[in-house]
Amino acid sequence: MLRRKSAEDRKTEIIAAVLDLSDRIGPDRLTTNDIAQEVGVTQAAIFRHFPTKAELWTAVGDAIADRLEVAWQQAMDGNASPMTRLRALIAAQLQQIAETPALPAILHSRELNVDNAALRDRFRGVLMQYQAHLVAHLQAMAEAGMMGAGVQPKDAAVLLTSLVQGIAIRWSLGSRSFDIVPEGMRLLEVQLVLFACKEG
Amino acid sequence: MLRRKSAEDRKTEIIAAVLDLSDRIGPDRLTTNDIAQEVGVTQAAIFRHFPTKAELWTAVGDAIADRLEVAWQQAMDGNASPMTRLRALIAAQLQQIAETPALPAILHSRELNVDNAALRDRFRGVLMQYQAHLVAHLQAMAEAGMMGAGVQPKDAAVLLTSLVQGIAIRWSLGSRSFDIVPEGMRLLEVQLVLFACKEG
DNA sequence: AGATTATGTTAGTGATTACTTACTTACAAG
DNA sequence: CTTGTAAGTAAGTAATCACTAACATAATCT
Repeated sequence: MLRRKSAEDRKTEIIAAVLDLSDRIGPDRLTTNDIAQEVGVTQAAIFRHFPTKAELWTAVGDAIADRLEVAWQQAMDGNASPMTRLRALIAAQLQQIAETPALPAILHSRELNVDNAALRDRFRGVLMQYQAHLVAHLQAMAEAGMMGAGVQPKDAAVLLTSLVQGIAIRWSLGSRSFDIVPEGMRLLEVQLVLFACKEG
Repeated sequence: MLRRKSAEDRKTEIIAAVLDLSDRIGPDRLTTNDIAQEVGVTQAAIFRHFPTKAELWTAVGDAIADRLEVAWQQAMDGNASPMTRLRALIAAQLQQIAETPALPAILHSRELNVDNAALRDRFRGVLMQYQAHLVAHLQAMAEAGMMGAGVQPKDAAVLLTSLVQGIAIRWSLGSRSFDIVPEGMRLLEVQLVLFACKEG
């Protein structure tokens, strides 16, 4: 006999399966049957917990967004200076991508970009929030005289988020043949040295 | 009566339709029926020109790769100094994304990256070629004393490709509410000024 | 002008999709 | 122990998918 789980546990299980399968099968090709097989229930059981596939995706998006926000908060809480906080924010983001490799693929999925406006807005808001965190810390660094005159905090933040996204894509396309966190942190140090430059 | 076209013209038309629809519908959910309607023929006519959908995608991938290579070559032919060539290479890439907005999505689609191994390798080679162009020009700039000591040409090239990809994602998620080419070139100048910094 | 060929259509195929309906049973509360 | 409910299943649904076979005609060649 199949052991039954609470709706909350099963929902968490389904969302985890979607994240896992999005990486292996692709977010846009993922079917409810694939999900059911991965979880170990019948396909109809999926719809007991999520009325439509779109709402399942929204729940997945929420889960990702929540996870990211928690990671950022922890990164900022555990560090004192603006610069170490900035480093921790980048490290946290890289770590999240390493733990959820489907993230870049979901970011480019049709589900997010075409079908599900709510999901897209949620992701855009979350990414803008991250950018705002970066800008705030870069601003603090500038006020402490740790930044050169060659770059505005806002532009620096864009360069840093691009750095993370670019590395994530390279990592993904290259079959994850390198360790994303240390490689990302190495390039971050390169960029931070450039930011500190005071030459006109 | 429907006017018939040569197989070559029709193939070009079909490939153009795939590129257009990949942006609106998404590469992984695009159906042969969608393509046929866009072109203005019946669905069966698609299979007169391409035996399978996979081979259609191979043709689309070839067309994209050719287009990119031509754009890069033109960018490098029409400019004298390493720095203006570098600028032209970045501008060309941004221009290609602006003209074919589905490019990032196709580049990360399951169709090209999972189903079609040969094509995936071709794309990876093409992107590595781009990176090699960037490294070569940055190397030339370094030898001309135009680069600071704080960054290696290889790392600088990664930062620049990340810049392009990061802007592309921001442009895509933000519903293309800004002009990608000038915004990208503006940030490129910021990064180039940082590269030139000679302070340790 | 007549024959050939290549580009097209009509009308299907079985497989798969998201989702539904009607029924069943594990489990916790009283 | 009984019972109501929530978590499950079996067996469908219509729609859509890539693809095919048989037939039609526009374009081209001789």
